[in-house]
Amino acid sequence: MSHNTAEINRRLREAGYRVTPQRQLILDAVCELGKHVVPDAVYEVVRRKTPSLSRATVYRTLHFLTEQRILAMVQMADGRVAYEVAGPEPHHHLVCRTCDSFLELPHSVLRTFRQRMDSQYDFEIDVSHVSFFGHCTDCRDAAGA
Amino acid sequence: MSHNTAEINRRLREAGYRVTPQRQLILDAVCELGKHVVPDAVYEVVRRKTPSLSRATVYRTLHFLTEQRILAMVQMADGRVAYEVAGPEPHHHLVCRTCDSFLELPHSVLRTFRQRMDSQYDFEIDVSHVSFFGHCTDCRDAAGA
DNA sequence: GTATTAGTTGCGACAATTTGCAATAACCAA
DNA sequence: TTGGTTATTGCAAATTGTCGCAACTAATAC
Repeated sequence: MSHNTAEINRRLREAGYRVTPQRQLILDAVCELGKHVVPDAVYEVVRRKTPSLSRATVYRTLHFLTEQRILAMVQMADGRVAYEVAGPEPHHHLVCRTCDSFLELPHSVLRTFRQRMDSQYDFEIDVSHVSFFGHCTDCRDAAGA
Repeated sequence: MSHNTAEINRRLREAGYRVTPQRQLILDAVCELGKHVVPDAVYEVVRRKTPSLSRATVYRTLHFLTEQRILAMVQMADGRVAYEVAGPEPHHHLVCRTCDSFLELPHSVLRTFRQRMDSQYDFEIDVSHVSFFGHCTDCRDAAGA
């Protein structure tokens, strides 16, 4: 997933935040690393270019970019979190606990469920991202054999 | 939530695992502490009886008992995990990101969703426990005001 | 270009959780 | 009851993530 740098920078500045080299490096790194990028992997990449960039900044920036909806947070099977560039429409994941593979779900599959929670429980589920854990075809077959 | 010690011990031994005093203490502690028990709280309780019992054992045992479906893992809003004794029927949670409150959902609300994932994606979602994050009535009202 | 100022960063300390490994002890068989 | 096997524990060190604070610097105005 790529990103439109100019557009993002404008958005940040408009909201009163700053565009710093660290933020750009970190966003580029997530982009380059693809989907389900863990903080440490980002740190390793940005460190090569800017060894002084600290781990704390990586964590803070990933949180920050997630709040700004530029990144999306993804829960992995082991409970850790990863990040990916947020597309225009949120999507969700079926995460296999055995092989750690991801299946993408379109947002539409959650729509009715979400509406039901809203009307029945008056609770508004975050649309940004949801992970479901379980077992994929291959691992079910393997276990059943 | 209480638990049937004899039955659990039999199950563990049958599966080739051992019933140790540490495991029993930790399970008792989770029971006694109720719902959404964090590792540190368990540690504090078991420590009183057995000061030599280490933190590592608490973490390992909580994982272990979860794998054995004796406990269920519950995700909290801040990303940390808690545990509770697994009932005969799983239940799920709506977790408010603002006030950290929990709403319990009966398993039935996930049933159709689960079946759909199974038939459409050939993916079997874990029934044990699912947390959805979002915002409860009160916090929505507060934010909207 | 220069100064202002408030958002950001880096550092170091800390808290939370995991892991390797040697010692221990639960279970089973005899 | 005793002995052997091996799952489990405790310790200490390594990982992973968070926090407070002083120094820095991006953005803006002059």
